[in-house]
Amino acid sequence: MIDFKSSVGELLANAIKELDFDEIVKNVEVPKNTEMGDFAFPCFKLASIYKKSPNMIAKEIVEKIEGNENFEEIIVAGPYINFKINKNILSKMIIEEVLDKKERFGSSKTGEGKNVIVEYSSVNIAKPFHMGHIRSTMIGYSLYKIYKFIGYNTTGINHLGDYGTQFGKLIVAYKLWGNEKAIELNPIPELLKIYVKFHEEAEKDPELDNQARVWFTKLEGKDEEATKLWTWFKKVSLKEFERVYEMLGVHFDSFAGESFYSDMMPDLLNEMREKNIMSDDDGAEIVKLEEYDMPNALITKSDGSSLYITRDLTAAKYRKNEYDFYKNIYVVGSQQNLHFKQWIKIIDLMGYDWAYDCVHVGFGMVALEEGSLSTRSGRVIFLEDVLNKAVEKTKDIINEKNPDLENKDEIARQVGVGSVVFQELSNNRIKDYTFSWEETLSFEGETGPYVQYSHARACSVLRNANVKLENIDYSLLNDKYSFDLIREISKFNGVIEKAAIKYEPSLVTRYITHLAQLFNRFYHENPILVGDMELRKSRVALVNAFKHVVKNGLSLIALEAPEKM
RNA sequence: GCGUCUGUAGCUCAGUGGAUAGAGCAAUCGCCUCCUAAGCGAUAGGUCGAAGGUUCAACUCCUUUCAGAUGCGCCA
Repeated sequence: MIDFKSSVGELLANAIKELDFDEIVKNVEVPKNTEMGDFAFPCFKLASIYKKSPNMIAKEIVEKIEGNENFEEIIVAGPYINFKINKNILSKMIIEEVLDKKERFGSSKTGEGKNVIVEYSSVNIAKPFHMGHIRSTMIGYSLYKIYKFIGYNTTGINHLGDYGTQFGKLIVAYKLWGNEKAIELNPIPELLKIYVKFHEEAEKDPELDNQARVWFTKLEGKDEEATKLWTWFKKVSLKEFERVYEMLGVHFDSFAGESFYSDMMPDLLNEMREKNIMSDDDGAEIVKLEEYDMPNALITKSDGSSLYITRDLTAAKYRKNEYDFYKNIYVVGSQQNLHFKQWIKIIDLMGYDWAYDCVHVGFGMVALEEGSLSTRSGRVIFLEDVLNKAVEKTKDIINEKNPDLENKDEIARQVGVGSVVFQELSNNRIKDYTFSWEETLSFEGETGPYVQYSHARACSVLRNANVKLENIDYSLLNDKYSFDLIREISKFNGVIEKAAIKYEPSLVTRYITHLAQLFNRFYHENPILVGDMELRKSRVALVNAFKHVVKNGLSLIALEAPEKM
């Protein structure tokens, strides 16, 4: 494997005595326009050293560069020195590597021997799985796959919202108005219905809230009836969620939710007291954080009961002991920025050096055109409805364009669900966005179906190719369209590593979109199944390489790659 | 009030301190006797929210400011 960037650095280091290799490589950049070259070295910084114009310096350096076979051209363009890669060397190296590694192309051993935890989805029991939940679910699952692909030992955790006073409310509501059969039949809507009714009635009769507290206390005390109901609510809810997870193709290694940690919380609180980081405040306990430019954190209420923040502290410590993580990643909305900053600081104050291995990966909000999502105001869109609608529309398109396609239902699922997931992972996660049916159900341009279609097209060509891929003449791929595609393929691993470092699956999404664009241009400009068998072989090899890369990329954002559509 | 994030083409968004700020959608005009037209090409569309500053060079860094989102002790 040749590292062309280092090669540029070496050539320059020999010609420039004033800068060392590392400094030179740091300044080597990739021109925006590939016409200009594959690498560029700007000479502005040398101007003050040499007391000459950057243009002059560039010219003089180029004269001193000896050149090697890795570059077919090294040219001066004003203050820049541009390097053009030897196309034959790169083409041979990359295509052979892809065809050899196939589904492992792009993977690496970066994370070998290191454990990473990703917490994502974390839905609430007995509440609807709505459009807002897709963000954590898919960003998290994609990061899970990305980290795995580059060699980390990765654990995916669904930190279920399965504990707290709301279950006391639910038990009271069920005992008053619940209908077992209706709930078995249609769990989430029925549970939601009695939960909403509870809130309405509790406004008139505050005694209900007291009862709810009593029942939650019973649940904490392992009361038989309370536990039985709670277990049942959890079971029927999970069954519903499983259906959505299956559609999305999302996997978890653990469903340890809030209840899992409840027994460990008292020990943690005692540890905090012993370490003297908590102070009393009107009967409540707080950790003062003013000196770290944060508001104080409330840890226990004045009635002694614990709060949300304790579960995160407890879970983090448990996970460190259990998994000895290198990184502990939380995919949770940006509204909770302060919350994470606070508890991570508290872990630090407790003296644990792994505090900052806990990473909050935030993301923007999903809103509707009518306003922010709100179950109470009826501004909810169920994720399952969105997925089903996308699948239906895909089926219509298939019936129109490719009515003889086998396995239509499964492919409609892969493409329909894929379009929703792809859109979700297209933009930088930090951005808020407004859900729109029109955009979600659009299958043209930068969309999941577009990328999947490109893959299916490549597969179709390969089915008809009828050549053996051996003794390939890579010099036949020197045209602009072929080589643009090859160069892009060579960047795959770098994109994945960067996506992992920045916790940003959208980098992969955008990469495969661009890759598909380059493929479609290549496909349009270059007939592949030509009579000239040497030319045909080389182009088929490239199509084959593209197919593997785009499939691997789709897999990293949890999309399938149907061979026909 | 204090904090964090966002602001780039009509819309949705990319953009490592460096060369002419890029895609998709929408609009207009082309391309299926040819490997899947869920495709490809062309045209048009920009004071990078605003004002200062740092720098040889700023959409990118700093300050101020405007707009929107979000958060700031007994919810999760």
